[in-house]
Amino acid sequence: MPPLTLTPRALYEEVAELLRERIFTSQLAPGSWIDETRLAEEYGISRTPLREALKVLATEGLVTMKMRRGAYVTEVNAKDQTDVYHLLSLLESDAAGVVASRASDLQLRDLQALHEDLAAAVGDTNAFFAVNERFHMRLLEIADNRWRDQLCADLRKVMKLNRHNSLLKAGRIQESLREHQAIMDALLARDAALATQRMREHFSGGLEAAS
Amino acid sequence: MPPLTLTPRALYEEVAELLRERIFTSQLAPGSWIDETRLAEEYGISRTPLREALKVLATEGLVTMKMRRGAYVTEVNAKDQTDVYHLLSLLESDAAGVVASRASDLQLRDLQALHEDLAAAVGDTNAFFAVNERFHMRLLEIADNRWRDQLCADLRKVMKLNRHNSLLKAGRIQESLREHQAIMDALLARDAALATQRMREHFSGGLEAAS
DNA sequence: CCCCGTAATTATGAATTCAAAACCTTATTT
DNA sequence: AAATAAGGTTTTGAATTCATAATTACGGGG
Repeated sequence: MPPLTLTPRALYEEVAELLRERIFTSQLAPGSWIDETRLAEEYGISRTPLREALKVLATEGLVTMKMRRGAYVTEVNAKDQTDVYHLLSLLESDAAGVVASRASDLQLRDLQALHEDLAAAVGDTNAFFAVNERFHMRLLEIADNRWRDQLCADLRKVMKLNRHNSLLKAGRIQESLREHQAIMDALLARDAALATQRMREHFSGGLEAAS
Repeated sequence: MPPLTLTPRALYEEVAELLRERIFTSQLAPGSWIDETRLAEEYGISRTPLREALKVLATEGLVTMKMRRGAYVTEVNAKDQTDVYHLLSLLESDAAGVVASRASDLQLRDLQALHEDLAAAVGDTNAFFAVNERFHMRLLEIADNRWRDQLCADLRKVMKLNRHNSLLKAGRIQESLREHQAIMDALLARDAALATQRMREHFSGGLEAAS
């Protein structure tokens, strides 16, 4: 069984993902110029798919194209940060309401299981972060609006541009878990307005912690 | 004064705009395959910038890339339509609330002027549509969240994929105007909750008319 | 007559090449 | 010495070329 390339995704998407990773880890720092030639060489590809990937990232907002002078990692200032956060809060809170109204019992049990994983992960910060993200993703999935999923995914990517303004501060783990519990309670009670409200509070807690 | 190209935008953006126009006017119909070679030839450009434009459109959701078989105009079904509409409603209603809370008096007067233009355009359906769009855009501008602006712009593009599910039905002009009046009243009263509420009603009216 | 396998054609994806704009270095002039 | 103009270099943007996957057309066999 030799190479087995199989091309799971298009090359330009693969490259876009690699670039996102570099941006999120600040290997490509906000405001810095992106050297197409160097990166293409480093990845062992031509500039063509790399440039396609950059255009995708530009549409997502991670990268800013300047006419005739190439691509730069987007700089998000404090206002951008809160603006994006506000939108995430709005979209995900609404999603929580939808889930409370329309999720099947099975789906709610699924979320509950994830929530229990979350509770079990207190103590391991990294694991908590990961499960937390999975919980939010799953909630969005259940809300069943692929357009919102995409929007939230993109917004979360932008939030990651500022490494130090993570959506979830290390010091807030206990509090965050309590908020999640409150959200789960509202979901299980199938109280849409309350679920929306509590998700909004969850986000607003995160914002205060970030400032 | 000969050519004066001056390159106002990048070529790939120019092409993306042309393609959007074709998609919105159904010259490129939903579900249909996009012939790169033919279009590039028609526009007198190479496939390279055209393919970049297609990738941008794919990120916006207007076209769908299928591995090794090219680009297709996205088909939006009825659920997509209502899903996207729901998000627009959510985002713009929130924007209305923000405007009610935070707009300057000057900005509100600006909106008021646009609203009066709208009232004057009753009778000329096309003009009404155009001014209506300007009103919504201006409101978003004033809400001052460039990320939301971008999101709403993209969502409106997707709405336009279905020519017959326009955001504003011809038969609803009178009703739409009344709803706008109600929104303006709430804005001028600086009642954020009411403005949000009325914008939501405005959208929900549009949805009923579309179904 | 239909089905399948193989060759020819076509279209995609990516590399390479090319033109021109922006940048940098250097030298000349004031 | 500072400013600026000229020339060379780098880098972007776009066209062209090339390899390969997919589709179609064709022909043989069941």
